[in-house]
Amino acid sequence: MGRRRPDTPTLEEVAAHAGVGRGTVSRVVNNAAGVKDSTRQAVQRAIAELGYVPNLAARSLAGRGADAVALVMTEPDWRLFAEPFFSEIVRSLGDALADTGMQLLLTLVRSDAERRRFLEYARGGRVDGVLLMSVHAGDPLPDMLAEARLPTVLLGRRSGDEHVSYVDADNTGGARNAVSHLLGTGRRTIATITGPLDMYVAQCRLRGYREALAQAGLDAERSLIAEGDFTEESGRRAMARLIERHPDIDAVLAASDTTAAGALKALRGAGRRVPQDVAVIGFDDFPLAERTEPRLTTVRQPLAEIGRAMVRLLLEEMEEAAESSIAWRHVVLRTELVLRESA
Amino acid sequence: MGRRRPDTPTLEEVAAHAGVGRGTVSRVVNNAAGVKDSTRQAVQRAIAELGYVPNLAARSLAGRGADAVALVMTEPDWRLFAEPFFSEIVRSLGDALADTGMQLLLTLVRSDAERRRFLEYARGGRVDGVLLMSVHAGDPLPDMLAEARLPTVLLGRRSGDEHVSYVDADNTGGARNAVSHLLGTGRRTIATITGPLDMYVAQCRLRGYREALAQAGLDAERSLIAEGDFTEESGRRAMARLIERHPDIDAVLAASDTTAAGALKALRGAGRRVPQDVAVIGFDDFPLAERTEPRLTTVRQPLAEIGRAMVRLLLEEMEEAAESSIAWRHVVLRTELVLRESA
DNA sequence: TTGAAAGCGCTAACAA
DNA sequence: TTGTTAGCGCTTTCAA
Repeated sequence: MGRRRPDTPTLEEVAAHAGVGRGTVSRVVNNAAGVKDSTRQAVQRAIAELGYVPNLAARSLAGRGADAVALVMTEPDWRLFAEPFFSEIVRSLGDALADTGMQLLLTLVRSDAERRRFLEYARGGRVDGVLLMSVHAGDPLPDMLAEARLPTVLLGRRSGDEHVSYVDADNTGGARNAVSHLLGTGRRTIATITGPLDMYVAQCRLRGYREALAQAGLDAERSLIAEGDFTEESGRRAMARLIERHPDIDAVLAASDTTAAGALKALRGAGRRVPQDVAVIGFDDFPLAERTEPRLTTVRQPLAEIGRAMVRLLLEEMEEAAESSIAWRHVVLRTELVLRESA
Repeated sequence: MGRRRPDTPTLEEVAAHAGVGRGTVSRVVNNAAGVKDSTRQAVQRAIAELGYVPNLAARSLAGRGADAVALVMTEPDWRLFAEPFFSEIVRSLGDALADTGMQLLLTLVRSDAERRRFLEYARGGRVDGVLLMSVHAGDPLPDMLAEARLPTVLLGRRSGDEHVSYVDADNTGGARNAVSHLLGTGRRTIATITGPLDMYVAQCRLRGYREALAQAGLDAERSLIAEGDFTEESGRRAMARLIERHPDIDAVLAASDTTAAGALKALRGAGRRVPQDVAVIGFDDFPLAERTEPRLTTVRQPLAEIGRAMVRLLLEEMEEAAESSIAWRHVVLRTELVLRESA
């Protein structure tokens, strides 16, 4: 037998108080049409007087869905949580969800235990859909969610033939454009600091780098490529290594703004002038990146669009889920090279 | 009439499949005692074969609570979300909640609309308790939650006589110790860059600064105090102002590590040597703060303890809520001055 | 040790 | 336009 929360009036009590039936109160609460104005007002008065709040569990159980979506961060490397990219994406998704009336719930999945817990939570019907970010190549969570027939949209892909719905930026194209630009300004010894190479996004950016060089008839020397992990510290270390191996470096493509900031530090520490001496281009373009001096030339990802696209895809899937047909959708958004005056 | 999610077997179907009653399956699912071993195994087999997952809405409705707690960020200034302090607190709370079996749900409350939405969500019974961080002085949310008799714990206080449960660090003491230390090493012209003064935490740190000076018979000159907002950029600007007004500054207490990092930049930009020339002390002490050079001397907050304490308080309140008596609890944790060799 | 049955509070179909 | 009613899937007595 269920135990009631104390002090919480039910629909039934409101109905009694207003002298109407439960159905009518339900209609008023849900703003359904077909209620006489006077009745509606009487019900609303009763609701106010009793301090009625609908029980969401009962509502879900009766078939109305959870009215919430989860945004899952599966990021074992915890430092990345503090990156501006994360907060900007969260903001963007929050904005995109604002007028759907759904709650956005961020959850962290750092271990298998947490993965199981979240899966139970999601499959238990507490959310209507799941947004996933920072997905690494081998992560099984998207498939588990898909198997449970939960509407799911990834930010980025796990690989070139991702099947689960995703929204991604054109990382390859962005990197290619950036390096082409560098070549166009006469730079020749161009290095790159990659992201973690178990992430497709990092592989794409590296591929773009390679393609631009190939297009110019140049080879991407192994020793000009240093792997980082998107953090500033990794950028600094990678840059230090690169300078040592190639004192003649005159340009660098970094896998993120943060990495680029680290690279700048290492360059300055080594007495190199930036950007006259060495041009540095980062990926992403945040207002927050003001901390880098000089301001970076960057490949900008359309973050607001990414958020909107993810939410759009998710809503479409949710609608389909009601009829239990599913179709994956894939969106790749253009990036844009943003040149700073000093570079 | 409620509409079922497709493909989701119910308790009843599991019971039929295993040839037992619903009650027995429920007992097995919830690991309750009093089930014969052979029966338990038969049920578990049925569960596995059918891929049964309990419907959490039904479970909540039947009185078992939501098994989730919300962590709410009410931070209008979005940039702060990217601060290490946030991510570290989230990590700490995640760890503290790990073995309670509850889901941690982060939610953002940036506007009144979002405040209302969240309140409906929480009062609707989707969470068993609420943790609040970054609460500004006038924020009504804690009172609204308290009124709804939802177990609630704040990180920090809104004012000196906060009544809602909270866990806070000894900010006044920490700042006092820091400034006393500076005085002890012979510094005399000591400035401070505060946090946003509509937050009690910032007021406390300023008070500690004042107290230490007073103790030494010195006056806290108005012109030695510059207000910031915990961001790096504000630290840089504040420091620039301070140097202009007081070229003889030889020490600074900053309201956060991030602010201190900004101050360092301004100082270096002005050609001052740090820390020999000017000693800078920040609040908070993150591994992430490696980006500051030289490493800062800091007042360390016991983040892991804060998370544990918040969860402990919340669990206590949740237990009480079941018997509908309430008592607020207040915990203030010690801070620690961490000296770096170079300072 | 187990099964049966009474709710938990709501939505939506159906009658009136 | 409104009231009545049959579930939604689970937990938890109460009997057996």
